[in-house]
Amino acid sequence: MNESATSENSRTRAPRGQVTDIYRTLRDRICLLRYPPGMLLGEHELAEEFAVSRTPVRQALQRLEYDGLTETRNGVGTMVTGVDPNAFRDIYAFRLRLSEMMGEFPAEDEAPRALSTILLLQDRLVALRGQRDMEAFWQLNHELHHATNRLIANLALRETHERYYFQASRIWYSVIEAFFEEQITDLASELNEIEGALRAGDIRAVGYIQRNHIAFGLHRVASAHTAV
Amino acid sequence: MNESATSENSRTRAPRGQVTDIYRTLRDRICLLRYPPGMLLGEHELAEEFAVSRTPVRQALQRLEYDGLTETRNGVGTMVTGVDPNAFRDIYAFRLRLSEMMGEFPAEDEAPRALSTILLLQDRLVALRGQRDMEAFWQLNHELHHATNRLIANLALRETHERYYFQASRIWYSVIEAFFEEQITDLASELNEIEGALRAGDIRAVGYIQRNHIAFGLHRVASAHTAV
DNA sequence: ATTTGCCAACCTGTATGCAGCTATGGAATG
DNA sequence: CATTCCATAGCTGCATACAGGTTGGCAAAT
Repeated sequence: MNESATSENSRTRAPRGQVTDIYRTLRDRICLLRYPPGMLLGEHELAEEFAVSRTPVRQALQRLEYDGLTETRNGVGTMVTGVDPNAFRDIYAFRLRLSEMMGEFPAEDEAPRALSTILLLQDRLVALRGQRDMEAFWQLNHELHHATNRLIANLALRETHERYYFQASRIWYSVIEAFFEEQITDLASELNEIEGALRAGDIRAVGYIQRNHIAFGLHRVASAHTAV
Repeated sequence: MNESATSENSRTRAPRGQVTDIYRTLRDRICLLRYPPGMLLGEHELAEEFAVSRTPVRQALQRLEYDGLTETRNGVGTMVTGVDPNAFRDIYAFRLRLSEMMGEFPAEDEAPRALSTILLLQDRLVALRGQRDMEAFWQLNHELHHATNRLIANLALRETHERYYFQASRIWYSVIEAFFEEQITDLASELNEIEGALRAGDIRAVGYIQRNHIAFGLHRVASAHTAV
């Protein structure tokens, strides 16, 4: 399982290679909670792992800090940021709006491609049932995000959509374990609904479907927090 | 005129000092078109100017590239990105939506502060009439942006609002010269309208006012492009 | 005169040494 | 035994040397 070989870039401008690979790898680890909030990352340690010097690692860490995923303090190290409940609420509220906005900038010609991806994901989700494989589930979500992201014709919205997907995902995954079956079922519904919308060529509907399922997830997280 | 001494940071997390100063300075120069699109920036040259080594300069340039304001190519240098008409249209369309969204997350307690800022800006705008001082005009817009930005209670929206303000501004300023008086008049109206909205405590109105004036600017730019 | 190939100057990407800062543990003192 | 101080190890921030890549110009051959 080569984790750095994630799918191709959805953004217009492709950043540099090596640093970007490290960046994506670390970002994914953070979002997967393999690097939990509060964990301290050492530049030397990472440099050793990736078989490079500290310089490219530092660049990747600086991007992560710019994304708000980490925080670097002089003399201490780079630590994964915690999940501030306020920021969490803000991000979710914002993502709801972004999804609603999606239909206003539909990339019609991407619909067939997205549809074929959805069909693939449906199969993979079926194969995933009962396995409780968090990372595979996450990877599936990740690809769903990419597929829907490509349906947005507006570059600015697309970038923002992506940016806050990653900010939200790691919060979201902290409560997956408690609701794994529900999440699977929910994702299956989402895929089915999106499939229908794509067959009808209704990209605006895709946005609303996504919005609703984000809201479902939000509700789930909220109830989990009040329960704890 | 110390240009690096721009107002305090509106974001929640304050990045490091030295690099951020360089970053802001360069960003402002790009947005002011003092560094026009296509201009090639050398790391060594900038390092000499800021009296630091290449390392912090590189960090700042990488942030700029991440913002989409520059593009660095190996063996060549860092060049200011051009204003792709498509990206321009996307950014503007997106900003309209963001401004409309502003009223949904009002920071009520910031209203008095914003009002006093607006009153200050009104005075300064009056003093600016007939001077045709682009940079002063830009600085004024910049502070207006900060004031309205603080009225947004949602951190994610606030960050995005800021991000695309800078992306849009440099495009916008390329056509100011042809419409300077109109822009002054327009800005005066905007300030007056915002003043009224703030006195009424209607932050949602502030968002719509901003949206409308963005649309005016967009129309102006569009007509300028068709004219040329 | 035109074209082609090469070389040298310059730029970014990377590695590494050094300085400054922080936290932790132990020793000394009350 | 508790507390305070300090030394030390380890980390990041910065500077710099070196490697790899690109471009433009000059020279040579056609």
